Amino acid sequence: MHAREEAILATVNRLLAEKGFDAMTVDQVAYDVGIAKASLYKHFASKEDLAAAAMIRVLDLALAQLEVLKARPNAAPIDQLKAVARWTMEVQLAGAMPSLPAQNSALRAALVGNSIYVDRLMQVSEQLGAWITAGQAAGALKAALPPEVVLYTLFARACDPVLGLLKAGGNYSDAQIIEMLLSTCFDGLAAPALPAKRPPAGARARVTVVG
Amino acid sequence: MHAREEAILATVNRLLAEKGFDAMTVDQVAYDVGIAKASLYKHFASKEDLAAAAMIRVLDLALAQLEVLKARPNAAPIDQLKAVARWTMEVQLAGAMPSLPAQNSALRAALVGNSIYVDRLMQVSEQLGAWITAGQAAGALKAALPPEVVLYTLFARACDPVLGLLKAGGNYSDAQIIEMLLSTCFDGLAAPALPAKRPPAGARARVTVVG
DNA sequence: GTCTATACACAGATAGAC
DNA sequence: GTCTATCTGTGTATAGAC
Repeated sequence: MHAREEAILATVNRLLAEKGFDAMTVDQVAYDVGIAKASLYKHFASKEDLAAAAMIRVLDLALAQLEVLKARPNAAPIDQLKAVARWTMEVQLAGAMPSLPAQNSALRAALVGNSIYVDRLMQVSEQLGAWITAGQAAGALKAALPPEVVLYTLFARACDPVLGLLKAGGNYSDAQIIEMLLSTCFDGLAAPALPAKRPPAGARARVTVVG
Repeated sequence: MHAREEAILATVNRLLAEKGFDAMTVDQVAYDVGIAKASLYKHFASKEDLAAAAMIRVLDLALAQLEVLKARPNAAPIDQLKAVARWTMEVQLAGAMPSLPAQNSALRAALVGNSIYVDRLMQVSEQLGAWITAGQAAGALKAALPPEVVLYTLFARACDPVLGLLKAGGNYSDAQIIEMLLSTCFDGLAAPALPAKRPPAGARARVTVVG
């Protein structure tokens, strides 16, 4: 049954985001979904398969989002990348973004051996890579950074623990958190170099990001 | 025996960095150290205690590094922060930086209940916080970012998975990786706004970061 | 396909001799 | 303090009835 599997994957997604692969138990997945553990294994052959299917589902959602963005006629490449980063942060704040598999996790081996997962990941990477090189050619992204560095950075920001820390602190709205992290990701922590010795009076107000 | 405990913590540190808390087993710690598991439990009461001691050790190393940096007479606050970030990246590339505990890990509860850990973390945070606010006052760091956002970002970059991804790719030296990630952290992915319509010819060459 | 019940393996922790 | 051997809980996975 397809709807059942969708419900399972949504639960897996949430638990992966909350606790990570190793700390997530199949028992809890079954309990949260409301079915018996044995029934889970009729749908997915192993815990690794379960997690891989959830990761693939996220990548499919991302690919759908990329199609939406590609339909924007006059968007600059850097704005497409910012829109993607914004979307991944929204997903993470919604508690639906599984963390990247740790360097040496049992999950990693299963994922690299999963051709569907690898294929989806390549599709996402290729679209982002196209925007990255276009953005560099347009002078909007630092041309000195290898595109793969930009790509990895965007993937990593999708799972940035800073979002969770700020949300747990409770001092900012989701929208404020996203604006601040987009700012640090694309513009950095440092203040921009002053173009003249005496900046205009409005220069400082313009960099205010939170409402 | 103090030297023995130091050897244990170094091993725990490495395994925490490689696999994370959940995937690290006490059996492997004992095997790597070369002692029996029961002997480990004579030194540390639990797996959580073991990990907490390793995290405290890293914080102590960081505090020592902060003392070194504070001895520099004419360093600007932002340069102190960059030096700290550089040090944490070097530690991570050396395989000795444990990952931040996942949002809902069993480790997190143990850490927040460990007064020594909390105390050390506060000490580090206070020194970094002083440099952050000073850097903002000096106009070197974006004043629009709340200091805690800068602080969390620096902590997160100490465990940034981008370092591991780039190192695994094998295309860059450790020094190149660090320079690039320092650049993305402090200056962002975007190219700086052009101060004039026609930048000088040397402007592009100046942003080349890797050798 | 869903369930209850169970097999199997392994990890955290301890007992007790030396 | 270190060891071997063991207890105990828990987590993945499966058997077999319905």
